[in-house]
Amino acid sequence: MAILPLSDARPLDAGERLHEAHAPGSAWRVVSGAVRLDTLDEEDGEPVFAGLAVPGDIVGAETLLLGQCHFRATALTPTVLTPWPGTVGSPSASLLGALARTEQRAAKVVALRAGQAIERVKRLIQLLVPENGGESLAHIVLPPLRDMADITALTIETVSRSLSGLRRQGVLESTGQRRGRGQKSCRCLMPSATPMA
Amino acid sequence: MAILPLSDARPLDAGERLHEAHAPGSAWRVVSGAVRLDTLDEEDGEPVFAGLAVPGDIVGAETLLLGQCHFRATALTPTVLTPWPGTVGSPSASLLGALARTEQRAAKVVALRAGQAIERVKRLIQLLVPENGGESLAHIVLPPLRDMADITALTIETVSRSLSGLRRQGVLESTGQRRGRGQKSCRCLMPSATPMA
DNA sequence: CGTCTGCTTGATGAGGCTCAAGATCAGTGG
DNA sequence: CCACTGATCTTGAGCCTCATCAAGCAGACG
Repeated sequence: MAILPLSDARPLDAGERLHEAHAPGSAWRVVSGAVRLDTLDEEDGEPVFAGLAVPGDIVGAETLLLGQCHFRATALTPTVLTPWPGTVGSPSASLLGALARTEQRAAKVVALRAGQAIERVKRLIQLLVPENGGESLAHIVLPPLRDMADITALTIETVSRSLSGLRRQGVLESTGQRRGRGQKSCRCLMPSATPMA
Repeated sequence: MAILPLSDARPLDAGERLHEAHAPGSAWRVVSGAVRLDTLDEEDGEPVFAGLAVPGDIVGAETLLLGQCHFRATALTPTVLTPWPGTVGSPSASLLGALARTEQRAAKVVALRAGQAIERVKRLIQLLVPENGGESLAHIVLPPLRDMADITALTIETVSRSLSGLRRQGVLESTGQRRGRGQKSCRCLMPSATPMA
């Protein structure tokens, strides 16, 4: 897992748009943070949650084929990207790896939409916790409730109640709990869902 | 869209297993029918619905990289497969196409798990309707309720009630309705969700 | 014919959606 | 500095959809 020099790194603020749907763009690999993908509803043009990219995942691979993005990509938390594909390794292996990764990520996202509300939210957070060598005391920045609701197919209210429940269970600790604008950071006492084996 | 000679075609009965998870296998392209993918739960080993492949989609691409399948693959309806990658076209373009397709399919599957029950079931059926040149009077074979329930994250009972509802609405007509074993075929008066643009 | 599997339908209750009100915080303009 | 606005989050009350449990039916199969 060679980390490329970060000279080309592109940082993104939480909520910042990487590219619009059906617009030109290029392909990136997520270095840190998380990105949500949306399709635009054919009828009303409303964005519909379509996928998630966490560190190691590729965003906008289809631009290499068509020169156009299928999805709208938005940073969920402060995020860092790097151009893709990198210059190392054979193109085929890199592509196959991206394909396999995409399938696995999609499976996790699908799983985020089944089961009880509190479990879904818990799994989502685990997906967002960076792996830090088995250490379970991770400090993470949570996405806005609106995004967590879209991802889990719950309502904002239910997500909020679930987070309260997780805090009550002790698997989540708020640090600098902020309503209003600003990031909601917290201390997470759950293991990472190990985004990539 | 060149149709390869079907000499290598592999037919699968409904319910037949293409390969197990974490077992050796090879990559296929779906020619007709539909395939469900499952991961095995880490704790109890129960299969968990993870993805769907419809005509044009690739199943088992990760075997080319790792020689091992991530997912269990089971035919939902009578299905025909052909080895992948074919001999035509450049490997990279073929791979990129598969990657883009996989992302789009995953987005549709994610969407199958949000909204009202009857709408979810309707969308699933539209995904399974082969495109036949805009003709809306398609004749299809429905998967078992158990599978439709797993895919939509509903229960068998709710799926059954939703199908009744769709029949009552007139968008679905049972032809040769069979309980017991055997396929449940029906006439579908809905447009295809055009699995591939 | 009995059994098994898969589908249908009904009754009931719980979990989550909806609507509503209030709290907290960033930014803005006076 | 402070009211004001707008955005995000929290919490409560009530209702509705869907999960659950249960019973029964239809066809396949031995």
